[in-house]
Amino acid sequence: MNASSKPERTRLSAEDWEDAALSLIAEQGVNALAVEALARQLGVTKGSFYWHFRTREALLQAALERWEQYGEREIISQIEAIPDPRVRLPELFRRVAHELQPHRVYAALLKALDHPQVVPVMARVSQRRMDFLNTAFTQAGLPPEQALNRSRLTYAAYVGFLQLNFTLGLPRISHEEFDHYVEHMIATLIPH
Amino acid sequence: MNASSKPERTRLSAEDWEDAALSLIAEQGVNALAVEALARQLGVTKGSFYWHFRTREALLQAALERWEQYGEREIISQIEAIPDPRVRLPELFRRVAHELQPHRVYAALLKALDHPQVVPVMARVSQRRMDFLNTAFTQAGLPPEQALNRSRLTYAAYVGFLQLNFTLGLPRISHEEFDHYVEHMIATLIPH
DNA sequence: GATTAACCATACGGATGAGTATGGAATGCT
DNA sequence: AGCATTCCATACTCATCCGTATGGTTAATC
Repeated sequence: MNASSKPERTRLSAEDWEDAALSLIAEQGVNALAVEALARQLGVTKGSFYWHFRTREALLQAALERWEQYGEREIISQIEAIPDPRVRLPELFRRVAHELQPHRVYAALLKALDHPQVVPVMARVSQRRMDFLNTAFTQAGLPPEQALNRSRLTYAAYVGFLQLNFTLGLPRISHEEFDHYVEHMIATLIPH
Repeated sequence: MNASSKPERTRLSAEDWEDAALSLIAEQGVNALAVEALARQLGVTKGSFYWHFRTREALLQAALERWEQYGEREIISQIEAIPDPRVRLPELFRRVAHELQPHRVYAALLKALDHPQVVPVMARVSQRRMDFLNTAFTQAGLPPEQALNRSRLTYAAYVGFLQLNFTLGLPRISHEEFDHYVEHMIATLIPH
């Protein structure tokens, strides 16, 4: 087990630093993003970092933009193909529920909403996802205002569950219970 | 406009420091809780602080416990008196929705869930509130498992909305729209 | 009104982490 | 091979913030 997950002794690029930053953010939050700590984790020193980036702020910015772009071509683009919204929505719920790994960064950024650099990124990402929900609910037959409120409610439930169960570890729930919870969400939030 | 909200030049007590700490947490988060900054805001120096508290950690602990105890005798104890759960639940929703001021600390602590001192407090508070919801949903006629899941869903929606609208400022919503959203929540989440 | 205890100011030490300066090692190009 | 460019190490400076030491000031008490 080496210091990093990539034990190759090759030289580093800016993208390597961005990826390392994102994984560190996912594990320990934005506050823990220190250049010396990152350097140790990558097996180098600060001298390397300040060649690739002008400042710590620049790294965070680059990492956030990288994450935002990567998030674009994720679940949504695959799910968008399903024509029937009453099939698409439950499928979305179940997929999201069982792929909690990519949501670790989102959960970490949720705890860094006091940081000025994080806010606009999270605002864009969240808005896009809520727009996606909104069109789905509208296509499912909900009138415009109800669809808007339902998408807000749904996304709030997602965000809240992330915070409660993911970060706080509450409620202590089993896999089976979790599946039942997801089905309960589907039954409650999706019109039938 | 003085440095603090209390321009009296009287001497300080430990409780004054705890209150100041809580208001600073509400405004700038737990990370911003620095003793020198607090001292400046109170118009004194560190010398005062370290007479009342052994360490910064101790202040945070005391402030958190103070907040937790204060939260006990809040909305819940007043709402608990309403016997009919189908009246109690909507009333709870509306009350909580229009008293967002006391929730600022909760929203700030939600962003500090990586802090070891914050986690147990938030776990206790959140668990108590979910228990309250659970008994209400049970009394409203939901079978045990559904009531449990519904209370989880409801509380997650609350937490998520706090993060999205309160901290992130998304969606940009008017008072009227907000009222409609609350009514939509009531109609969707409370059995009828 | 003098003494004691409660409260606060000033001045330090030490740790941490961002950013700079500069020289050295590795790699690509010719 | 020789050279320039890219990448990294070492050794600093500087600012911030926690905590300590110590002496001074205010308020209570007899």
